[in-house]
Amino acid sequence: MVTMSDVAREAGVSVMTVSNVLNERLPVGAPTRARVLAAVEALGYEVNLTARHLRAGRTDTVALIVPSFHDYFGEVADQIAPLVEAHGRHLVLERTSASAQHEMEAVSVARLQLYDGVLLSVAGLDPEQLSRVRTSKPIVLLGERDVPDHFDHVRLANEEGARLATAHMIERGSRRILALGCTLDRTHMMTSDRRVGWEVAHRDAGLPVDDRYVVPIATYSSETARSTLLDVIASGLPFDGIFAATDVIALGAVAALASRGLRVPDDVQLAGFDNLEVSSFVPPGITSVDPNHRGVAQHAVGLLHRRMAGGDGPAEHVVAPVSLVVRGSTRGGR
Amino acid sequence: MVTMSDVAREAGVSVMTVSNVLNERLPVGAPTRARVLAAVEALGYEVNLTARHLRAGRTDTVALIVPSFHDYFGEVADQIAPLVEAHGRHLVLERTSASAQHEMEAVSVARLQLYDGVLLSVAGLDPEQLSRVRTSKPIVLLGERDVPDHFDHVRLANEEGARLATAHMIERGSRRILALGCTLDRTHMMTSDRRVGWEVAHRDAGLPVDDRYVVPIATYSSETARSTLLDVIASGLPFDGIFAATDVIALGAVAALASRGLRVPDDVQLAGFDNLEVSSFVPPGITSVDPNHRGVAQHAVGLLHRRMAGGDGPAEHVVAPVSLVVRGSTRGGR
DNA sequence: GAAGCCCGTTTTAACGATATTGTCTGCGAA
DNA sequence: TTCGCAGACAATATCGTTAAAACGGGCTTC
Repeated sequence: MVTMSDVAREAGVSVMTVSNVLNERLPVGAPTRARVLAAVEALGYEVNLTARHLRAGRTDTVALIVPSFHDYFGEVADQIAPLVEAHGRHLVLERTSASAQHEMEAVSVARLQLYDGVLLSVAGLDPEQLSRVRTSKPIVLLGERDVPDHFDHVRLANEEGARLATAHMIERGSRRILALGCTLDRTHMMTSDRRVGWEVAHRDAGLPVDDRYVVPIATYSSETARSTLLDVIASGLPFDGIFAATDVIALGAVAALASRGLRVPDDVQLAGFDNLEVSSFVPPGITSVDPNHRGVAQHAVGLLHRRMAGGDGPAEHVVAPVSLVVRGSTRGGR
Repeated sequence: MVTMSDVAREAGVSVMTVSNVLNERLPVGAPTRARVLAAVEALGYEVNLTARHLRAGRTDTVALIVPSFHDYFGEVADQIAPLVEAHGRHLVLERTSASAQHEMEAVSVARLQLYDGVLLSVAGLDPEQLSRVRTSKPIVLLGERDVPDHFDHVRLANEEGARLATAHMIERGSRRILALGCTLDRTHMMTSDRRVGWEVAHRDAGLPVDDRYVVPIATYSSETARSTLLDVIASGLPFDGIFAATDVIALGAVAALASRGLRVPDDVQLAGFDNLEVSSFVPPGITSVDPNHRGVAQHAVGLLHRRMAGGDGPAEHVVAPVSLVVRGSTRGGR
């Protein structure tokens, strides 16, 4: 490996002069500078980022830590990357498999040292565990779980989104709307917040709230959603609308409905959450709550950037606004 | 920051003893060992990975460098992660936006130092550029572009997959099959290899090959595919089957067909490539070539692991076999 | 009883960069 | 002539760790 001192020897100068030429810290005389650059070129020298990091304490790298790489998180990551790069830093992704243990390791003191800042998409850790994190580097949390107050946090307007979607279907005639993939518990998590929105929409419309219509699912996959919905259909519970907690779930619902000959939106209206790219292409187009990836990304990176620049104000808790994208799966959509 | 020498002082031993306790290199006496561990606990010491890396020349980290984080690459990444972790290493993802420049930077000497090995999904670099890469660390290439012989490389059986899909539709009655998203040129890239498979299937069946049925698209998005197919329909070119170069394209095709009232598979059979998860849920289920993510991941990680372990045999060029998953979008599927 | 050896531990020397301080030269002002 | 000062470069210490060699005391071995 070619080191700075190789270059220095080749150019007949000291290592610091090489460093000064390359980093433009202290001024270097033109002839010396030229010799150094020539030597760099001749030897093909490139800086050792690890050594720089050890000495300078800066990596120019930000980590985005997500439960998995696909679907929602992949899309968010693609939004975040250019924003981080706009600040002259690199973005790397790490994966936790949504396990609390992996998330804890990812924000351990040891791993945090590798980055100037971290965006952590919380899936497994509860507030109590999070409060035990020794936060030696700027961390901004993403996601729909509750987090301790002292963390910067960006989350979606889950309740409002679910309310919008449900109210829309009520307005378009649905009276028995399943909350597929939602949960009844009161922990502030994505699935319960969205259920609350579903509930609020019912109350607002003066409709009764029937807990039998809240249908949790075991895992958040399309396949589980499909089979769960088939069970509901088989049970004979009458319904004419489905609010799916995520578009992945909505997709499973689409498959289940189609296989039972139920027409969307004529027999059953359907709305999802996440506005995945596929949702606009699956006939008849799935009405979905747009989570505003760009906005989330901008808020998150903005907060992180402020911290990395040394900002030390109180932690901010951003609730990113969402909007409803109406498509053919609800009546009146195209 | 708590360092090893802080721990050493606390425990009344030298730093090397601390290191030996923590890394279990040289044996340490039980009482000393206990004192060290107590000190580690008391001070909350965690190793500085950067310093370790600088000294030991090992990061225990593998990078997967992809054009973008979503869809195909996100799914592959999720397959690769556990395999890398099984070898006791971490996986991180980086993104290149499919730009040749970013790909080149990602495998620069400087950046390669940060990892023990790299999996590079080639999208922007041509063989000539790749041959200029100074390969200071093990690199395994992924993807459908041609690459220089001296690189380990894992690619899909693109031609065979396209042939399978097309032959299947021919067998089930289609006679005029669009090759949507394929290209006519002869560079060995994904889009041309898949077109060749489409062509071979026609020849095998004794059907004429009509270049008008090869329909390239400007960008590989569902939206572009949708509008391109609408143009084809408007042009009046008669067709009764579509081989879509990717499932993302197939998805756009589904939307276009639906919006024109064309029924799948009755009026038009449709087959895609990639077997994305969504493809099994979009009614009536999209027949697709399964790219065998698991197999690709296993081959790639296997090759990389061998190199990282010091293996120095000749470069291997693996063509991972693919298979056809028949669904409702072709006749006879369910 | 000298030589060798084992064990547990310390000492020394890197790894490759950067921050800080120091040295030398040349030039202008007093 | 002397002093001061700035500019250009060099020397040295340092970041936190690990590899390798040195050490020293007790024990075996002949």
